[in-house]
Amino acid sequence: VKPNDIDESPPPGPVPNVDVRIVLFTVCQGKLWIALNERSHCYCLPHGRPQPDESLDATAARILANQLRIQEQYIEQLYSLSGTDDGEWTVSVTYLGLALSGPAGLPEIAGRWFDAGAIPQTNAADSNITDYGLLRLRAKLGYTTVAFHLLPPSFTLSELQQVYESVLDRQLDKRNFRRRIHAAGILEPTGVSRREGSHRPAHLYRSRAAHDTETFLTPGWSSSTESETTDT
Amino acid sequence: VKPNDIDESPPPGPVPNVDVRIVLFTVCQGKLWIALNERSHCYCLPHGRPQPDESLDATAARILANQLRIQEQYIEQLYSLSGTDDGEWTVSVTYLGLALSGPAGLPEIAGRWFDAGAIPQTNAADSNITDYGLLRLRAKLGYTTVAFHLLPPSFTLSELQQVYESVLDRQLDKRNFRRRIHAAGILEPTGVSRREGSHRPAHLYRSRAAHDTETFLTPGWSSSTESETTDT
DNA sequence: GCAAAAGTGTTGTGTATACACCCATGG
DNA sequence: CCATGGGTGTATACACAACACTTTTGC
Repeated sequence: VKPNDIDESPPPGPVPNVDVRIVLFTVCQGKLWIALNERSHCYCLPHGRPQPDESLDATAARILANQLRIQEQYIEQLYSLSGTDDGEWTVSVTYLGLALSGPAGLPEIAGRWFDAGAIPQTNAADSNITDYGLLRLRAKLGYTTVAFHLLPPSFTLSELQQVYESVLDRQLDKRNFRRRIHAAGILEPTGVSRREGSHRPAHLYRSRAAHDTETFLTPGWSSSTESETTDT
Repeated sequence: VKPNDIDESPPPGPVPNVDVRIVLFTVCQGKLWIALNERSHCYCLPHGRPQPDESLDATAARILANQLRIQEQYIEQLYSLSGTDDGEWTVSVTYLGLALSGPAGLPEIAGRWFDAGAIPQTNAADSNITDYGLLRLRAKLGYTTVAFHLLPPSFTLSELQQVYESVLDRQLDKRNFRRRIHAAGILEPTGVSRREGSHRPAHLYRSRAAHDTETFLTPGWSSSTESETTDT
C-alpha cells in the first residue's frame, strides 16, 4: 500500500487559529467556583493565544497569570478540539486550572466567579469543556494530590476534607477519609496546631509531595518544548 | 483587578501550523507493533493536517484511513503540544490509534511496523508521545474494552488474553483473567466454537459493547464539531 | 458545664491474587 | 494413548464502607 503519503510539503492551505482555554476552579466557603469572562453578551472561558517558543502549558500559565492577581496555580491539559469560534476556524487546547482562595474570599480575577452548581449559559464548546474539566477534577481527587492546590501550604484535615466535599458535592465519612489520607502517606505533620474557636485545636499538615506537578496519566514532559532527536 | 483582558481582537500575530500525529499500534504474533514513517533519514509518527469543518477526531481517522488499507480502527486523543517541527512553529495534536492485524499478518500501511520493544530513533517529541501512548494504552486495558479493537469481531478468550499479554508485556493468570472478563459482562458467547488443532475447541465470543467509542475519562462529545450556545 | 469541632477502631463485605487439575480433540 | 491448548474453583489478603463515642477548648 502506498496511498497519498504524508502531507508534509504540499501547500499548507488554510490554517486554523489556535487558542488556549482554561477551566479555572477554586473552592471557597464550602463551594466550588468557576471563573468566566463576559464576551458579547455571553460568558466564556478565559482564553488566549499561544506564542512561538512557548509550551502550551506556559501559555496556559501566562493566561492564568493575566487573569489572577496572585498566581498560586495548577494547570493540566484537558483536551483539544476544532470548531468555529467567532466565525473563525479555531483549534482550542483546553486546560484545567486550580486557583487558591484566600481566607478573605475568592481570588480576584479579570472575570467573575460563578457557583459551579449554577453556571450561566456559555457557548456549547465551553460548556462541554467545563463539564469535562469537572469530571476530570473529581476523578483526579481519587488518585492524585491535586486537592493540595486548592489549599494554602498548611491546612487541617478538616479543611482538606471540605475541599473534597466541595468538589465532589457530597459528604464524606470523617474516619474513612482520614484513614485514607494517612495511608497514602502524602501528608507531613507540621507539629503546629491551630486554635480557632471554642473547641479542640486542629493539627496542621503540609503536603509531603512538595506540590509537584501531579502525574498519573499526564505526561511528565508536557512542560518542555519539543526539539531534535533522542537516543533510543 | 483588571489586567490585560482577553486577547480576542488584537492583531493575531504569528499563527502556528497545526498537525495531527498518531501513535498507531497493532498486535500480531504475540507482539505489539507500532507504525512509523520514514522522513528525511529519520522515522516519525504518521501525521497530517486538519481541515476546516472537520473535527480533530475526523482528521485522525482520515490520516489513519490514508495510512491503512483496511480501516478497522480505534482512535483516542492523547495530548497536544507546541514545538518546532521542520523549522516551523507547530502545534501537534496527538492520537492513539489501534489497528487490527489479520491472520495473514500485520496490516499493510504506508510506512513500516516496528516491534514496540525496539523502536528506532525518532525526534524527541515523537518519542515522548509514543511512550505516553503506550502508557495510556496499557492503563486503559484495565478499565475499558479497548482491547476488542485489536481483535476481529469474534475471538476466543485465549486470543483476548494474548492481546493483553502482548500489550502489557507480561504473563497473566488464565483463571483470574477469565473470571474478570466474565464478571465485567462485556462478552457475549456466539455459541460457535472453533476447532483448530489437536485439542479441545475454543468458544468464540463477541463484544457486547458493540465496539462503542470507549469513554471513561475521554469526553463523549469529542467527535462533534463545536457550535453555538447551549442551554444551562 | 456546655457547645462545637477534633480526633479515633472495629467489623463486614467485596475484590484481587495465587495456585493445579480435568476436558475435548487430532493424529 | 498422548500431546495440545481449553476450561474450571478455592483459600487468602487487602481495600472500602458503615458506624458512635471521647477529647480539647472557649465562653
